[in-house]
Amino acid sequence: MLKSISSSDDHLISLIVSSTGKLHLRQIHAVLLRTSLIRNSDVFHHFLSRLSLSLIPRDINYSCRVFSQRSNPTLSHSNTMIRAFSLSKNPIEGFRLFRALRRNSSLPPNPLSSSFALKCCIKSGDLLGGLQIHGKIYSDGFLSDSLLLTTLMDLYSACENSNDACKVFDEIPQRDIVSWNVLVSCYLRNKRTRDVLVLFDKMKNEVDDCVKPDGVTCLLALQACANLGALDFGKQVHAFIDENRFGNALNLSNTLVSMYSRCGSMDKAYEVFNRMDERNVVSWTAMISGLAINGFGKEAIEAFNEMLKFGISPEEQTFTGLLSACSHSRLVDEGMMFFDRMRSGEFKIKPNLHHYGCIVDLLGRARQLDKAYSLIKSMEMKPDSTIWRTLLGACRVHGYVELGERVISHIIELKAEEAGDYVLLLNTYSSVGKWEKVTELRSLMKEKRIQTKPGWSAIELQGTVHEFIVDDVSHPRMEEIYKKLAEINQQLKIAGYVVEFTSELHNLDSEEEKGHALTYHSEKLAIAFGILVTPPGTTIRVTKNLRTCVDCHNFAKFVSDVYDRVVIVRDRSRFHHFENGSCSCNDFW
DNA sequence: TTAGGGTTAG
Repeated sequence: MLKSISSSDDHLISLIVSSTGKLHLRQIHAVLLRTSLIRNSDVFHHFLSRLSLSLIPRDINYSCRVFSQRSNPTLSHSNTMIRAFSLSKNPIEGFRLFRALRRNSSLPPNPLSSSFALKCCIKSGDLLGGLQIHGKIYSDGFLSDSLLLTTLMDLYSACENSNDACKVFDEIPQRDIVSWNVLVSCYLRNKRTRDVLVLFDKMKNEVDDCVKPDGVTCLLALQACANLGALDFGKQVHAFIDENRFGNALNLSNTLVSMYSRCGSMDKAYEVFNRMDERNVVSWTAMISGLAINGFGKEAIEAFNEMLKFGISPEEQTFTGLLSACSHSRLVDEGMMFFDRMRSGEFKIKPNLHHYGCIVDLLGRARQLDKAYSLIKSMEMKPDSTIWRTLLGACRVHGYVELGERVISHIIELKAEEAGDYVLLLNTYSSVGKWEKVTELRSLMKEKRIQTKPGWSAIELQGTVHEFIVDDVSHPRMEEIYKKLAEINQQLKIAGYVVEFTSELHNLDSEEEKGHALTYHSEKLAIAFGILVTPPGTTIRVTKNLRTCVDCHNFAKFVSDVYDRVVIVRDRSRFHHFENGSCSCNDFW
């Protein structure tokens, strides 16, 4: 085929554009050199462009060699090279090339160069470089270029500066659906989850077709719903997807599976999963991870085995889901077996921090804390604070004081300590009655001015999310809620519920104060509100930012029995399904 | 000489 290359450039270019794989590109390169067609600017441009788009990142060297052999690169050649760097593992080089281009007055960069250079800054997290480009956009008079401004928005979004991203959005002269989607993705990335939902609604009700949500908008909105646990809103997005026939896209179906399972609705997740015409490794991983966080460990393992039967190879993330399923359901032997299989010749996957985290959690729950500690010590990469924190949690549960002290020193060493870590250590001390240590640590916390992160709980009713914090008085129906809570407390006491003072949470100064705060933890307010406003028998779904404390866990158990309700609480790491006075989880031994 | 470029699943 290559021999048939004639002097017809069109034919040649279409051949280049459709070429795939390194071998194929090398063959083409050889022919281009032999025939001197490489000198043709257009041919060269397309060849370089193909190289940078189709080769894996580390082969940037090939593109570099080809580029450096060109004696008089045009602007479009340089732009292609900047793009190649932006896709590579060395994006800083792309920014350098852009600056070199600026210094060379014969080839002033155009908006496209700035756009690719911004991509480089986004990839390397270089806000300073991005700011320089922003300044030049003003001086170069590129402010009317909507596409360039959209990339600029993405820079601020990636650098956690959503306010400036919004300012740029306001300046875009012609906003299309992509600019709107970048705004949505900015909110999502910067944890402005509620803004995503508000914006989605706004876009849905817009008459202008350029603003109507497309598949990407829906994808982002579904992720926001998953983060918030906003099941009703997620269902609305699902309905919108069906109405607009985006439904068959694999990425949307996969996100729906993930959204439903992360909102605690496995029935709906299965429904979507079973209806899919085509499933890839992402679909199976979403299902396995969903089963894992909902505490269905055995089912997750079954799904994994079924996936293998379909001939689909697991990836890193699949094992993260599978191992976390084992740890949440305390399937210690199975978890260790899968960890070994993952590393063996069968799958040849090198464990990452997430995998180690799952195994540390698994061993921690099985009271094998020394083994967990040695595993962390044996890791080839540096342990992060989350790994240590997992072990610290296990120390708290099993009352391992000395190990707990050692672990927190590692966290402090990483300069990553959070208030919650001190609270865990505090609770470790108090669980074994080391009161003098408790006092000592409390004064240290005061000295260091450590403030605990306020806990919040959210409950969604007909698409509106109601949020509560500890001792919240801001809700318009607060009086009724507190009255209801008092009534619930009374009912539960009759059934045998006792407030637990000694364990969990918050660096409060006196037992008295502690008991008070326990009575009004945010999840209790949310549950009371749920009972107040929903008809009997309705499932109550609460999402919480921290881990549920033992007392609230008990409270929910009693509520599910006394009020005959299914209560589903999603805390920081998993779901608790309360029914008939018991919980599906193994978290509180 | 022109076109090229921005968002996106586990």
